[in-house]
Amino acid sequence: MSSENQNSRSKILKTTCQLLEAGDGNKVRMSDIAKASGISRQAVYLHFPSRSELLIAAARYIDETENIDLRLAKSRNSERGVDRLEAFIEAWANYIPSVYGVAKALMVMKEHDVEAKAAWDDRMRALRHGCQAAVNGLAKDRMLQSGMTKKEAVDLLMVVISIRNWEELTKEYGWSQKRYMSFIQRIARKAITEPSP
Amino acid sequence: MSSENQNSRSKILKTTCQLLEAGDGNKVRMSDIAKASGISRQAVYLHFPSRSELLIAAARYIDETENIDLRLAKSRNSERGVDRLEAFIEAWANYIPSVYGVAKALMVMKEHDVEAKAAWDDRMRALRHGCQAAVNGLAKDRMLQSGMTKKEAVDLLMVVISIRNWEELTKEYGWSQKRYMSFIQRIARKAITEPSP
DNA sequence: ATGTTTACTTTACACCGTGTAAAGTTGACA
DNA sequence: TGTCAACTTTACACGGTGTAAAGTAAACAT
Repeated sequence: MSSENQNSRSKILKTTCQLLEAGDGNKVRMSDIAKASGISRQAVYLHFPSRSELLIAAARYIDETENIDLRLAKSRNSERGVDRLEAFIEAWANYIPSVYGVAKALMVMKEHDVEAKAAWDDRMRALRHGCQAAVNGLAKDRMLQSGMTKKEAVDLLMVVISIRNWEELTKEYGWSQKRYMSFIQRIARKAITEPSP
Repeated sequence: MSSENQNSRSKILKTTCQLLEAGDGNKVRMSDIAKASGISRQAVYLHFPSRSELLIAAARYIDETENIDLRLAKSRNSERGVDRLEAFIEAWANYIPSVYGVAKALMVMKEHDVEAKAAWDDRMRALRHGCQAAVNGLAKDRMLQSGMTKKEAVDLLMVVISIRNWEELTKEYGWSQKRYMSFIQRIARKAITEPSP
């Protein structure tokens, strides 16, 4: 039933992502999304009750199409904790550019909107699981930096690989994705692992 | 002339800072500021043409009362580049808590408001000068990490000591200022300096 | 063929916060 | 007594989100 519904819904999600990705001016309003989707503004509200819920759905939509879960799962194959950390960061860093548009919109919105804040926190919790796993891998190898708790290592890793930092380095300071990746991997390693002999 | 004017003006600035500092809910409107200042909302507009200009003035006001210039100048006394980096970060890190409220409001606002964005960029340019000086000090001692340009080092330092990261570690993850300081100093050192023999 | 349902459109409006406009009040100072 | 400055009060425009409700057009069922 309602394949038309499905089509409209995913059309909205798709154009939302496109607009946010392109989003030079960053200001993507409900009316912009409607216009770009070829439907009325009210019709958008038939599919998504609010702007924040639309953004959340868009984030989920990207997760599915980009298959982030698979990517992160793959990063868990390395034997050594240090390699695993590197692979984890690589997977995450490659994922950032594809969510950036939507993530940015959510980041801005979470400052005012409770729902957006909750959605953001939820996604950060998921990322934290990945960081926790990476840190556990390091601890197993006794490669966690001495005098550092696991919690501290996870917190630091979260901060180092944050989207904000990616944004600043690439968007603000013009770093290439490649350069970003190698420097962040190195910093993360130096920040939380014990230098090997 | 107009000492009354001056009094009202600084009263507004003061309460603005207070509200933003306290700012649990973060939403500090012009009417909130007016009410807390004991004047009408319109009177606020007699002193500041817009919300963004008020925030900018508030930031300047804090700079003056906290004497940030002096603090940063002091950090330039160390002889060794590495010590100087450490002192610079210490001065900056101690400054963050006192501007955080206003800075946060500006950060949020800059996403929508051109003026706020310009003001923010201006402040970041000032901070960058400090970073540049610290990096120059390292380069002089040949302590800059091998294979790293000065620009890269400055960019990384900017990111590592960013207010966003401070916010995440202290506000989100509950780190104490002391712990923040020591970890960030260490990460900055490891990120951009050559490990000494 | 008729009615019902579904996916929309169109029009209109309430709400919130920013910012503008203008007329009125109050006190100081000359 | 007049005028200037700092303010108050009231009112309103604007942009963006979200609600409400009546209308339309095609699909489907009986």
